[in-house]
Parts: sequence; structure tokens; C-alpha cells
Amino acid sequence: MKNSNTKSAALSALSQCSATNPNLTSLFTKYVDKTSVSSWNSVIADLARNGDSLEALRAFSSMRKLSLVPNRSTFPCAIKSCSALFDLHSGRQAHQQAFVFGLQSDLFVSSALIDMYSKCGYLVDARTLFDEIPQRNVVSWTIMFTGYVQNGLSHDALILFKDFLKEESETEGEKEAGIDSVALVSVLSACSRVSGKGITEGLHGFIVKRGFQGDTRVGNTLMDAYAKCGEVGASRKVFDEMDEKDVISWNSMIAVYAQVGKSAEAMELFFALVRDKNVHYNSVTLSAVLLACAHSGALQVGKCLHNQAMKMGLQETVYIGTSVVDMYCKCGRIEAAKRAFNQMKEKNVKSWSAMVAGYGANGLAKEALDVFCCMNSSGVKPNYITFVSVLAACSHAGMLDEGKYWFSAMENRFGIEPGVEHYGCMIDLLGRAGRLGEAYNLIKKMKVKPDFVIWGSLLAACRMHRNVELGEISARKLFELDPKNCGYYVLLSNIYADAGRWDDVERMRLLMKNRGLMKPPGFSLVEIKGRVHVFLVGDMEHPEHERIHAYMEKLYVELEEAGYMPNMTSVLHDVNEEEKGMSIRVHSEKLAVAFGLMNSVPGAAIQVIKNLRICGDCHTMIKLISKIRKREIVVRDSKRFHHFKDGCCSCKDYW
DNA sequence: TTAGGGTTAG
Repeated sequence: MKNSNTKSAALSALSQCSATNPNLTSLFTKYVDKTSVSSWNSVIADLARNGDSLEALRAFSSMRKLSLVPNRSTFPCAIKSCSALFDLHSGRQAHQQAFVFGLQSDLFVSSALIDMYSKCGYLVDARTLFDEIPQRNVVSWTIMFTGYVQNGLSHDALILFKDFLKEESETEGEKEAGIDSVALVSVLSACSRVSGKGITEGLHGFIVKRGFQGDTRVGNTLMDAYAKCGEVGASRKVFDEMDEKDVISWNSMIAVYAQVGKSAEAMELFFALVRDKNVHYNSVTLSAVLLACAHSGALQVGKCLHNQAMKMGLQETVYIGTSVVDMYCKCGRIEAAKRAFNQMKEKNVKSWSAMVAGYGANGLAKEALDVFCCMNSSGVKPNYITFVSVLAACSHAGMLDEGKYWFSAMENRFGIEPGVEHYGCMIDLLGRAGRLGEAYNLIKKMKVKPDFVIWGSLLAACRMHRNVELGEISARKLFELDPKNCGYYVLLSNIYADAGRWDDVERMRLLMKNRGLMKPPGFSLVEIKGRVHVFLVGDMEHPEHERIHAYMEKLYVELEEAGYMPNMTSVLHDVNEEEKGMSIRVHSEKLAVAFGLMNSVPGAAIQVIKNLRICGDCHTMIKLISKIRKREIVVRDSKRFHHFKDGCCSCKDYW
């Protein structure tokens, strides 16, 4: 009796201690009854539960050294620790031992093994074991669903789910079968990865029929699944109809909005969450809202969130740190990004890539390459995305030799096969350097199918260097790949116009008219006092549009006195000079800059975000404004940043 | 007395 009390006291001490101090070795040797298997089981389970998998495996190994016989409760915990560590070697050893002790076909043991194999990427072994289980329950099915999903085979997970339903209907009334909420979450996460609207809707119906629609976690995953197949409205409906929303419900919905670029909705929902006294937001929430700030250039809100993260002691963590860095980069505040980056205690490949991309997009290619070199010497391996950032940095600065060097090193030294994004950067670099033939040859040699970005870069380069022949080839491809995008028709038309081929210009105009194509409307965003204002080209909707247009008239007089001449080369040639002048005067970035000038104190910097690329005339004009009004103006277009100061731009007129 | 799931950054 006394002995058992001591033991339970020891175990309770161990269990309390493990929450704060995972290193239990000393306590272990001191208290635990080393001859009792159940003591060891408790210790291993406790360690595994607290995430100290390495210590759990050590305990398992110590136990074996004492020649104690592990039982059906020992193995699942030990194997779970192998899964958590992705330690296939120890996992296989545990498997062998379980086999020796005749426990391989125990449902709990085999389930843990299936999970271990699939987490280590050995899905075939996992499936073999799964097929050998005489009587599967919903947990073993769920492990197998999740195994497929986590190994990128979500479609197979859905096929398996059909098998499950079949078996469930055959064994109706028996306890083992029967779907539960965990299994549904797993299947829904497969749906979200195959992006099938029909499947998601079907499963939604099933969820309602089986009475799981009130389950918060099922609802959370359903929202995500709808969003991933493009049904953001359906996600919101699920969110609104949820009886109980937890922080993950809010985070999921905010993240959905942030990821699809609905920044205003993401922020609105975040403010609603802040008002909701029942749920406290966390680092995941901040990460998602920071993404919304990055997209919409909401620097003021972004700064507040950064402050909040610091108050919560999160700014040094990888997720938040990277989100903050990305936000500052995308808001054009590279110095602030650098400070946040330097403060991060731990940096992973995404943090480094964000910084490389940030420098590149802000025209600081040398700094981008320096950071990239630091990354290499710090031992973090670059990945596919890192090289997109590196090559994009070279392309933004026209650094052809460096671009070529890293493009070849990427494959030869780092073993990363180039994808369309990498080729896109190279075509852009070669094309703009006037090496059109070389660019075309590279396209012909590509291992992946060239997409519209590739041909679009070549077409733009053909316009720049007046190459009709290659321009026609590129445009023909583009009309097939992306027939509704009128930008290509305009570019080709401009190429013809430059060559004086007016019949072809007319042919293009008719083609566009017959196909009913319209130029996508350009819009710009500017943040004033924490509120983001949207301007469309020729905007008459903004409540202050009359004041803005009056202000612009005055501005034009000043600009013309300073030598401004409208430059209309980027306007379609078929409109007359006067119309061209009018439409170019109301480009959204001009309106946004004017609004920024009107609503900020002299000397304050202005920041504008644009959905399309900036046109030559706006570029010239904003340079001049920065000089005559002594303002720093930052414009982020769809490709990069332009920092205007004292009549110059950071892109050095290369974009 | 042991096995399964949902939200975040490049």
C-alpha cells in the first residue's frame, strides 16, 4: 500500500513537473519504481503528451534496457513520439518489437504505426498495415485519410472516404464504424486541397444530414474548404451561421479574406473580433491581418499591429516576424523591414526570402543579393521561392550577368529545377536588355510549358525594342493562352503603330471590338489617417472628386511651368490626341497622389498602391511632383516599388 | 488506458 502511494506521488510529481520542466531524467531515477511497466507507461505517455518526444523515446529505450516487457499501452505512445520526430528508424524498431511481442495487430498499436509511416512519408507501408487491420474503427480510417492528405494525395483520401461510407453502411448498428467530427475535419481538409466545389457542397449536405453542422471545428474546416474552391461567399455564410465561433473560426475567415486580396473585409472582421469580448485574438490572427495590410499598403494599421505584437511578446517569433517584415517591405518601408528582420531570434527560409524579395521589389538588388549570401552562410537552404526572389531582384535592376549566374547555379549548385516564375524573370531580363533572340531560344528550351507571363514578358520586350516578327509570335501564343486579356492586343497594336503598319493597327482595334474586350480598370489605393481610399481611373465616385479634380487642374499648371509634357506612348494609338490627354490625366495613381497631397501635412511622405503597372506619363509626372512639392512619394505597382524623391525614382527609369 | 482533425508568413 505504502509502495503504491509513493509511486503515485512520484508520478503526480512527474506529471506536474513535465509541464514546466520537460527534463525529467533526474526525477525519473529518483522516484519511479523501475520494475513496474505501468510506471514507465505513465512516464512515456506524459512526456509524449507534453511534446517531449525525444525524452519519451529515451524513456522507452531505458525501459527496454531493463528488459521490461512493453505492453499494448506502451507502444502507441512510443510510436507517436517517433512520428512527432519524423524518426523513421526508431519507428521501424518499435514496429519490429511490437511484432515480436505479438502486438502488431492491436488496433491502437497498428493505428499509431500507420500514422508514423505516413508522417514519415512512407504511405505504401502505412496503407499495407491499414489493409491488414481486421476491424478498423473511425480513428484508423481518419489516420489513413490524413496520411493521404499530408502526403499530397488528397484525391486518394476522398476515394478512401467513399470506401469508408460503404463499410459504414454495411456495418450499420455496430459500434466501430460511425463518422465523427475529427474524421469529417480530415475529409474536409482533403476537399480544400482538391478545390472541388461540388465535393465540398456534397460533404456540406452530408454534415447537415448527420447533425454535425453545429460543431465548431467542422465549421472552421468547411469555411476553409469553400474558400479554397473560390467560394468566399459560402465561407462567410458558414461563418455567420456558426453557433459558437472560437478564435480559429475568426482566424480562418480573416485569413480567407486576406489571401484572396479582400483586405478591407479582413480588417473589418478583425475589428469586429477586437470588439467581441468572448474571444481573444492571437498570433495567427495578427499574421493574417498583417497580410491584409501588406496587400493594401495600410502602413498605419500595420504599424499598430506590429506594436501590438511587441506588447504580446511575439515580434521575435518566426511567423509574426516574417509577417511584419513582409508588411513593411510591401508598404515600401525597407528600413523598418530590415530592423524587424534583424530583431528576429529565429529566421527560416520564408523570413530570408521575404527580405530578399523586399529589397528586390524596392529596387535594391545589391542589398537583395547580399541578404541572399548571408542566408547561405547562415546555413538556411534556399528554396524554389527564394530563387524567384533572387532572380526578380536581378530583373528589377536589369542585372543580366548576376541573373544568368544565379539561374544556372540554382539548378547546378542547389539542385532546384527552374519553374515558370524563374524563366519569367530570365525572359524579362534578356528581353529588356534587347537580347530578344536569346530570350526566344530560352523559351524554346524550357522544360515547363511557357505560360502567359513568359510570352507577355517577351511581347513587352518586343514593344520596347520594336521587333514586329517576335512580337507577332508572342501575341499569337498569348491570344490562345489568355484571349480575354486586352493588354496584349494593345501591345501588339502599339508595335504595329511604331512600325507605321496602320492597317494592322486597325485590324487589332476591330479584333478587340469584335471580341468585346475592355481594358481592366486601373485602380490605386492611398492610406490617409489609417483609412484606405480607393481611386478608379477617371474616378467620379469618390465623395471629394470635385475638389480633387480642381486641385489637379492647379497642379497641372505648376507642372507645365516646370517643364512637364504629357507622354502618351502607353495609350492605345486609336484615340485622338485630345482624348489621350484627357484619359491620361485621370489615371488612378495621379488621383491618389493628388488626394495624398491634399490630405497630408507638407513634407509628409505619400504612399500609393496600384493594381497595374505604372505608365510612363504618371512616372514622369510623379517624379516632377516629388521635386516641386518636396515630397517623398512611394508607388507600389503590380511589379515593384517606385520611390520618388527630388525629381528622381529609385527604379532609375528602368521598370 | 494507449491511436486521429481545423487557422498564420516568403
